[in-house]
Amino acid sequence: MGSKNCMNKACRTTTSSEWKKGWRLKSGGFATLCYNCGSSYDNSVFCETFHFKESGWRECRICGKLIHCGCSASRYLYEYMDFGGISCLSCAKNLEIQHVQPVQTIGDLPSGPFMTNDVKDVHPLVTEHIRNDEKFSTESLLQLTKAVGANDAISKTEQLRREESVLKTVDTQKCVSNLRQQCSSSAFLKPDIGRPEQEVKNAYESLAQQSLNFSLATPLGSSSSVLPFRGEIIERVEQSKCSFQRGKTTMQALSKPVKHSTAASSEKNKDSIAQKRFARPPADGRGRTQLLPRYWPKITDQELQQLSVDLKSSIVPLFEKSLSASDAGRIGRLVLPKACAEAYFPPINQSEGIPIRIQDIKGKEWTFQFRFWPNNNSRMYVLEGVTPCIQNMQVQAGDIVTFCRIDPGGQLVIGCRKATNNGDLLESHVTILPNGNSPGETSFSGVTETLLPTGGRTSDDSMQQSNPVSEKKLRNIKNKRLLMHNDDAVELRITWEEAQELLRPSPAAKPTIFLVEDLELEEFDEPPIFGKRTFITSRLLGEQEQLSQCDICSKWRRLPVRALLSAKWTCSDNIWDSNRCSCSAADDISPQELEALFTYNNGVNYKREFKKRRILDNVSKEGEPSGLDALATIAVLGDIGESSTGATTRHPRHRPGCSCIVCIQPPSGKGKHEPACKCNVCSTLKRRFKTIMMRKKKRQSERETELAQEKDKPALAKICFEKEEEEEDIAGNALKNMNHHQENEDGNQLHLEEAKKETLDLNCDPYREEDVIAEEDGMSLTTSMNVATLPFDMFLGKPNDFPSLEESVLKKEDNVAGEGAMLPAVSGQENNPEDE
DNA sequence: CGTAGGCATGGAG
DNA sequence: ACTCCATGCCTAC
Repeated sequence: MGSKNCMNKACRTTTSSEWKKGWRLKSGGFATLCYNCGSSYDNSVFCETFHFKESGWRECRICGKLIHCGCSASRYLYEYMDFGGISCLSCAKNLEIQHVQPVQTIGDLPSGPFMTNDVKDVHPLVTEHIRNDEKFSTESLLQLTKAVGANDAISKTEQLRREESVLKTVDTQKCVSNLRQQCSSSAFLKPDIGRPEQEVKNAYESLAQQSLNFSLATPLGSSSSVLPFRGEIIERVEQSKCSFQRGKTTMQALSKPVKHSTAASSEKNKDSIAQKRFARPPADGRGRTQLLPRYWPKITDQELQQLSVDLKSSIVPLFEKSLSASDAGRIGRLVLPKACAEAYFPPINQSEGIPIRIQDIKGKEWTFQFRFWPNNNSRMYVLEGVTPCIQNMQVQAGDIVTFCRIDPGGQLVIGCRKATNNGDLLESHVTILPNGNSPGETSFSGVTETLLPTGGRTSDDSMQQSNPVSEKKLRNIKNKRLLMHNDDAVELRITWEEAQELLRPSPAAKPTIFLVEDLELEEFDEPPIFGKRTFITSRLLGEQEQLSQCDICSKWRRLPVRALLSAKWTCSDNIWDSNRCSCSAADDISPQELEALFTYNNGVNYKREFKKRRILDNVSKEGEPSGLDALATIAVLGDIGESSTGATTRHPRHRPGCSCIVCIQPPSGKGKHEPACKCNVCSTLKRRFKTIMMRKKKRQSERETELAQEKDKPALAKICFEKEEEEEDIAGNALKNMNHHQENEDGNQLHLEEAKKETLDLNCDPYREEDVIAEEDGMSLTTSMNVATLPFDMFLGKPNDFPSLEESVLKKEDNVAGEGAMLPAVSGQENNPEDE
């Protein structure tokens, strides 16, 4: 229904959007205009419901309101009347239209000469005139109308001649141009036989004066002029070429007078109309025949004027495009509508395309690669390398970029405007509110000027609900980041493992334990509840304890491992430690320890974890249910499972809990560590360097002694010397790395990997046995019930007497070193006989 | 392994 | 049934 091929073989448009509502022919039929090529057809060849909502109903051209006279024989037989309503041609009942919202509908048809049923192709003259934008002379129109066999050709011509005559009387070249332009846009004036010439003259004088006024006041204003013709109205919403090509005003729209509209309101509307965002049919003939209306630039006259001033040139809007997620994404490829690319960009034959220079509205020139990809026997045109420009303009998915051209010269210009809740999401209908304020005024600029409501760019739910086009657009913008910014559209994505972390058995539930492939599983009769997310640390002797964070003060408390915490847990719930049951009590765990905890447990992702936890904390502080909210928050922040339960991908040996030099790196961030930095990595490297140097000095002195004593063993000494040199290099490299281990995860890894290659396997824990033991002891994070287990005995003794994490680290390093590592630790080594 | 380039696919009109 | 185009996927680097 409704979707037909244009009968013009050169056009053959199939998209229904090109076919606009019909209008009544004098013969009683209805016509349709192809907005692609301008061909007009008798509508009877199409399904009537395409033109009217349903049988017998008529859609007001001004406000879109559906009206029905109630006459059973009134199918399609309405006529627009001077009084502003319509008249049923069957029952003669007049229906006054109370315009709800005057809508200037892009698709409404101009009246004019029509094809008849048996005219299958548009007359070449029509196409010729339209495409070449020739100005119609009376003669050519006469020729045209005769050629196409339209009714009343002669009278039309006479009418036009008369009107041209009037225009000459008014003596405004502009109006002549406008009228001709109007004609060239396939908007043929309807005959108005019997209309007093003076009336016509007055009308056009009025119109011309209006145009002049607009030229002075708002030179780019497009007027919604009123010509009180009897019979069908002339309605034209296409904006003429000269309007945006030369910045002159035109008779943009000739709309049916609304009876209740007053001169005052008309005046009031003048300025606002200049700012209305109308879809402009492409200025260029090539584009006119090809572009879908959704690509028609909707730059306002005001914006256009500003642009022309800014660039000191005449600007021709070409087309616009709403940025998709991929357009605005990192790839930097902006897909150009095929028709636009072929209409306004240089023709390219090679897929690689050509570099193309496009100015932004500030005059800054950008170079993109204009190219295409073969696609289904067609082409897909893209602009590559748009990211800097997109970023510079501060636009993102959903916003609109507009391509214009500077005439003369043909320099392309790219502009942008922010998407609004409505205007830009409406395809072709621009609502003009009675007060003259177009909703969702936007700006056309290189850098956005539109102030968007905080927290959501497209958060007008009612708008979205009521506007299927908006919904569609939003659906198309599958930019998760964009959605993330929208408070109403947070996509909840959480893995089962992540959810598991927050699930707790019901306190009263008693598990049934059974074995599946030697795995002990607990089965509960009752469904789980959301519980507090905690961390369980293990000690050397297998003792475990639980770390929980207060929802109020965010301090960490050490709790018995078996403690079952509700989703919202605070210090006051700490029934296990009377000294730490208040928020005023100091944190049980230092930030460094916490950092190390995440570092060890999560590989390197502690910062992310911190962020998550901060947000969780903040949310909790706001009194929201921490369990469910945690789910949502985690979903927003990303997966926890990866950071807490998954094996690291740094190295095959880097299992969760791996404490090698790589895995203990702080993850993201920039910059080097200060020389005085006391972080784990720095202290470890310093310690190792110190140890190596001490050993070297020691051995060197020993060697000197030996050399002095055994001068007859030069070969052996040489070997020893080389070995020491090698060790010195190792130490040197280690020191060099020490102050250069950037916190950037990748860079750091790379750096250390390089160091590893050059010197030693920093990832290698020489004591595989320990690895094995650690694994057996549950060093890796257990995936059930959110148990994050520290890989070693970091907490010994009573809570208040815990050694620092650093000490624990050193202890482990010392132990490792003491048992034969290449780089023994210095700290505490005095007590380590192995190091001596 | 991450990223970019090129093409394929499938939804929408 | 066909085209367009947003985006996914594969491959090379």
